[in-house]
Amino acid sequence: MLRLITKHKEYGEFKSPEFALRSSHFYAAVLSSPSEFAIGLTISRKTGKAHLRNLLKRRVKAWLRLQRDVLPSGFKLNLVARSGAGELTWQDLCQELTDLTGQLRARS
RNA sequence: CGGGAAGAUCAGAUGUCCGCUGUCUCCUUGCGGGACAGAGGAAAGUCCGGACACCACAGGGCGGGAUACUUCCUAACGGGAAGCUGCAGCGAUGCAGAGCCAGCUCCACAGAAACAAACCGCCCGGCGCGCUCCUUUUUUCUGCCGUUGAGAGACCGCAGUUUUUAGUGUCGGGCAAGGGUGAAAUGGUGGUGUAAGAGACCACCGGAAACCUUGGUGACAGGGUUUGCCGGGAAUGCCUUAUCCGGUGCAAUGCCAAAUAGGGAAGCCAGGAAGCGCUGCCCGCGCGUUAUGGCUUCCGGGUAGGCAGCUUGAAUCCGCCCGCGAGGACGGAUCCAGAGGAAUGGACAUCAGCCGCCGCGCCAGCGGCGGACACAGAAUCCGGCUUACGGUCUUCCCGCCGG
RNA sequence: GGUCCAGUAACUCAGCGGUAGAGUAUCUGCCUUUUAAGCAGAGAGUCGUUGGUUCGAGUCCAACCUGGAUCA
Repeated sequence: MLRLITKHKEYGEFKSPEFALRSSHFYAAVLSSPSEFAIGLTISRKTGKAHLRNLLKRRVKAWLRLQRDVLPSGFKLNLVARSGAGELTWQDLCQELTDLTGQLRARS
């Protein structure tokens, strides 16, 4: 099942990840976690101004909602936005996130 | 039509599907259904001012900070309105604003001097050197002509002769007109005057100050009289004068409060030594004080976490009255985000607007295609300022063309 | 969210309103068999940006930009 990480302490676990995934605009630190798919978002000020950061967060959440039935289970990950991620269009964002989950599914 | 100036206003709309936050409500109480509401003009920068909260505080002074034409508005302001003066602009308009007649300080380079000054210069005097020629004037003498007179002589003219002055250097003094320096050098023009000069004096012009007067609440403006009063700049240099200001900020502050580890109290148990009793002594037992340790209970501080503060307010809209205006008074209506790793997104369609490109048309315009549709995301709340930015409308100014 | 600093040469910093400086680094000579050290010299600045005050701003004033620190 899908779960968003909203507690400060839980983000501390990502300081020593099991493995990491990279794409051109994102970085994901991954831990294994049985029978759930937990995701946290980290979007720093370098990504863009406040309205761009909010837009990116909402779009990632919307994408997760659309894909909730086909997400792989057994992972806990922190998705970090890199510079330039705020300027992505909706179509490019979907493509990149789908590629990332493809990498994740190959690991499991 | 083109180029400007000032102000006001909007920040796409509608529908369908999936999804988020809050409040209310319904029942089959479960991560249920329904209704309603859900970012901005700047939410930004955090540059000012308040509300509110806690801390400090007799009163006053010094120190520190802020502000600075006038009158007003306001809870308050460094904000705003209406004016005044100066500057810029052909103009609509815009920008600036206490005081260098309290004192101190600074003004590079250049220049004599940024002060009460003198380099060149103009003038006077002393001393030294020099003194060619011409002209003019005055004086002395001589000659000639003329006039007058009896004469001596006097007068006029011409010629000659002699002396002095006019040059330069230096010293002392006077002057501030001219030259030159600079961003800036002591009001301007003409005259009188003087050795040369100078508002030293005079006329006119330009300012300034004092007094009187008219208008204005006032800044100030107009008029008149008098005074030669007329020497820069910098207070966004120190400063002076006037007014205002205690500090910290919702991560303020208050309440509830887990686990773990500390603190305090009580009880029980263990436990070493002093004392008392049984008993005069020893052992033993009991009572009992007190280090220490353990357990239980209670209290207090307090962390994670939760709740309050948290959105009804100098509020918004409408009407009417007062005021040139900023704004104020009254009446009515409305409740309009309250999140807390932080809520507004995604997909599709239609219409409107804007922008870009292409095609047609003499122009106005018409058609098609495309567009993360400008800047940008509330975090205690208000009043401003500043900065970013897409349109629309109104009023005004200038230029050109046509009637 | 609040508060407070800083910005000058490639780097670290000075700078009394009057011609922008020091050390390190770089480059070029000299020295040395060569390098290092040493000696001599050179180049390199929109003083974060834009306005204002001033005759004249790195400096004074205002607005903005970019970094950083701090408060649980």
